[in-house]
Amino acid sequence: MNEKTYLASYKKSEFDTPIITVDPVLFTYHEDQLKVLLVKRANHPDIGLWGLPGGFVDQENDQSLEQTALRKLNEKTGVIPPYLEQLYTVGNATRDKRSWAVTVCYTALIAHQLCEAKIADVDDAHWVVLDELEKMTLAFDHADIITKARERLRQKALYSIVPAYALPEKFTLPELQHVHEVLLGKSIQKKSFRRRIDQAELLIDTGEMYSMGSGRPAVLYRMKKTSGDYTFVRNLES
Amino acid sequence: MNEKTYLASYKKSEFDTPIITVDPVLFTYHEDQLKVLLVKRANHPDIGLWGLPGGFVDQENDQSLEQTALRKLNEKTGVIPPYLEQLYTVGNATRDKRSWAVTVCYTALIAHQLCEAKIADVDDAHWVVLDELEKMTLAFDHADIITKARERLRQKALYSIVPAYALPEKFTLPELQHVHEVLLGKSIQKKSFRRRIDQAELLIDTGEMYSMGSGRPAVLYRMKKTSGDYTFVRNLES
DNA sequence: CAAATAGTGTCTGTTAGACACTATATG
DNA sequence: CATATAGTGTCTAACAGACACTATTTG
Repeated sequence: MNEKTYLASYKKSEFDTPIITVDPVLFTYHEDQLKVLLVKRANHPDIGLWGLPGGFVDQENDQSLEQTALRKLNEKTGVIPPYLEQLYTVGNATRDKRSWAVTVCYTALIAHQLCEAKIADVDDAHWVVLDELEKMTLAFDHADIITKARERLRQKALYSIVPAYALPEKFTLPELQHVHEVLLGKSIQKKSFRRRIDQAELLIDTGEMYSMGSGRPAVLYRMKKTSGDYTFVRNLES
Repeated sequence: MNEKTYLASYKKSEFDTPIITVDPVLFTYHEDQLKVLLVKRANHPDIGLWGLPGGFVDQENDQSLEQTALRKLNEKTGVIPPYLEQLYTVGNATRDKRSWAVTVCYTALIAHQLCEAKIADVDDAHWVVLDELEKMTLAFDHADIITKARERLRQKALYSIVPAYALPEKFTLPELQHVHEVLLGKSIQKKSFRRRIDQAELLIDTGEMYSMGSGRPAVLYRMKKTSGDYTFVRNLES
């Protein structure tokens, strides 16, 4: 049999394959805290529990797994996040009551203001402060996935400025430092933090200033296009 | 409807889901070169082409994706590699002619001697030197996957001693340094390389020596249990 | 002025790079 | 002895930590 004949006669439904989903973990930074987007499950299984805003691949419309992740996030937030990276994939016989199940997980970051309106509007999606997750029971193994996403983001805070994507387009260095500090769970030397960002020329001075209300106003910066990919050769103390 | 009723009535076959495979990239180090394990495809599509030793999840017998990866590697090499780590997952509408397809990829490392016998025995599996891949046409997108695996391993050579898993249980520091040099495509300062491994106390002196035939013999070391997880805070020059 | 927040100067400590040196094997 | 390979001593350079200092805002 040649390949053409094989493909014409191939019936996918004859093969039993695990169910596959995509689960993005969307973080943001708001009110001095890291928050994660959760949605209330409207269907079985684990109906009524809160979980990640994931779902099945739409083979008609999604060209890739990334597009599935972006589509699901867009459905809930109305926007496309500026940062999306694959986290890891978990698949085993027990994580879903229905079947052997695989989920491809992503980490995404977005400014809180960009999706504030839409999320405040609906009551089946909301932001949860990371530290409050311990008290909640989440659907499936979503608590584990969020833990892994947070841990990966914490690592990135040591050698990159990826956490900046959880801030608005224009942000100050004290704000960015605070996001990193929340992720690391410890304070960072201001001088060390600024020096490495300066030297690598990762940010653009917008010329604008932002004041917290009292005290000296801070300069507003914007990221360069490639700054999210930059990695420092030396980590901050962990 | 309650969850019990839902699960009883759930028919997976009613939902169209992408096909899912697991593709491990097994590297080894032999004759001063990095090699990757390829197998000749016995089935459509891409029959006759060389590709990764992957396959479908066996829902009856595989408890997790890792087990699928290890099972496939064991079928080809007769052994279980000491290092296995998830690489990334690629899924899109075009990579497989049959259907929307997802593959979960792994990077694995093993000492060449451990699977030498079995692989030399069969003619549908063999080790290919990494630099020779450019000239070959591989099945599916396996060339891309190998490139990503190599790139990830190159990064790890900068901040860990994970490449040591491509060597036998007992190895010398000059050998390990050479594996790193091949991965990085450049030479490393001997002093820098040894100093950081010494200070982190990652290796155990076996008391044995190994001679290249001429010149001073080198001390044979073995890894500590946790040394694969250790990461240096500062990278080697890249 | 004080208080608060932003931002800098500068010293120290750690660690990688460079490279010359010593050590130990073979023939 | 020469040659080859293993392993060390030590100086320099880069960069993070520490922390005191200055700068700029509000009230």
